[in-house]
Amino acid sequence: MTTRDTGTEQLIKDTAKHVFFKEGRLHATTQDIADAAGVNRTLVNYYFRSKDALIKQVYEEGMDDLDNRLTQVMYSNLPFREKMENFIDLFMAESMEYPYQEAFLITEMNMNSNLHHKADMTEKVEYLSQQIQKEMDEGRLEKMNPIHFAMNMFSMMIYPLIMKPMYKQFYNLSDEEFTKLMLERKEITCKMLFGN
Amino acid sequence: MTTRDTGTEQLIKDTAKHVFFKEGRLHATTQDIADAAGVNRTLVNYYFRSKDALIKQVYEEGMDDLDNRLTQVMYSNLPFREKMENFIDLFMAESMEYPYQEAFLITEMNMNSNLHHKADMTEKVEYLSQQIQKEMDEGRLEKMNPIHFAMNMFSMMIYPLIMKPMYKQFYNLSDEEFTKLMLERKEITCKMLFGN
DNA sequence: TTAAAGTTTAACATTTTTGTCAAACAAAAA
DNA sequence: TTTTTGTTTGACAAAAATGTTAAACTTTAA
Repeated sequence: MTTRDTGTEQLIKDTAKHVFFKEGRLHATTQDIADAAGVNRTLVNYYFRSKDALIKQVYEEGMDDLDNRLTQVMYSNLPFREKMENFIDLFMAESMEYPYQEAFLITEMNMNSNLHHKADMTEKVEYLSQQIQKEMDEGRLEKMNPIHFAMNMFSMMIYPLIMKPMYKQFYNLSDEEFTKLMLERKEITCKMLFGN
Repeated sequence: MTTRDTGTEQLIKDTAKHVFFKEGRLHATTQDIADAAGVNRTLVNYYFRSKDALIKQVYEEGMDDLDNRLTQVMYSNLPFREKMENFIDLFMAESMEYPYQEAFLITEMNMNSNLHHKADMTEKVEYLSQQIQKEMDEGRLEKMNPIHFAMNMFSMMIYPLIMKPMYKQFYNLSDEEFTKLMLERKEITCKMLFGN
């Protein structure tokens, strides 16, 4: 069957990502998604067969996207610090668009540890660790297990975005004020990681 | 009706927290919770009337707990750094027990922004900001918007715990290795915050 | 020991969510 | 234009999740 491509399949998938990754409504129904997309719910089944299948696709593409972002930066030929600055720029831009992407992936792993196949990032992750280790060996970074450097970086970039509703409430912030703070964090994160 | 206190009500609530806060199964059903507690599902309705009511209680107690942890530390009479060291100890211990507590709260806020009453932490949060500001004014901390200091601290403590399934997969870690890393993070977090 | 009152259970009812199918519709090809 | 084929829709069916009730059970106190 040769498809006619009305864009509906993509629209549904994009809307699902919007609902899950951007709005953080992690237990949205297919009806919620169809409504948000402005299409008949049946189309979810027509294009994806089942809700699980849609979720699975969203999950895998979320994982692939994560993988790609890592790859894209890891293998560039820049000095480590610039490389990380680029990475933080790129990653924070995407995370501001889709703050709940990683949270969605984790929730899925926690709910359906069976359904999803494990991503093998060993090689990539090891390469990153080696680069971090080298910086430490050569005295440009505080010595510690390289995994902590990575954890620190991801934590400082993503967590405040996930916690947005709480920070807004506790600190009485408008959306604009919050966004401004997040933009400041690119530099702050970098400074923290490299000790200025 | 004078209650006989078989401990069942508490058991259900505790189990709900276990499932939501510890296992991160954010869309568990009442049946899931009843099974985990080893009780008949009907008891959820007997003691809590509805699933929503149970969720609401879990949410409010989660918020209260967060509030208490903040209070407990904010108003002690220690030098700022020691105060923060205590806080990190306390907070990380609880977060290792219940890594998804804040994620649950946020997801609830995103799903039912109406259902839950807003917590007013303004006073507490302002007091914390003032203390941070003072440290900056007196040159013991890098100058920045105090909210960033708080964000950095919470991020570095909590986010790696939430991402445990991913870190375990990417870095091929056992539970024991992961726990060891998390314990190391108490000191690392502190060092990062205070620039050693 | 028996009556009263709270607790637990199983069967049933309702609601919500998901899935299926045939008919209506729209676009491309014959 | 008509036919073909893929798309969309609404009605219906099935499954999953939640809620209700009456009866069984347990504990306490009369």
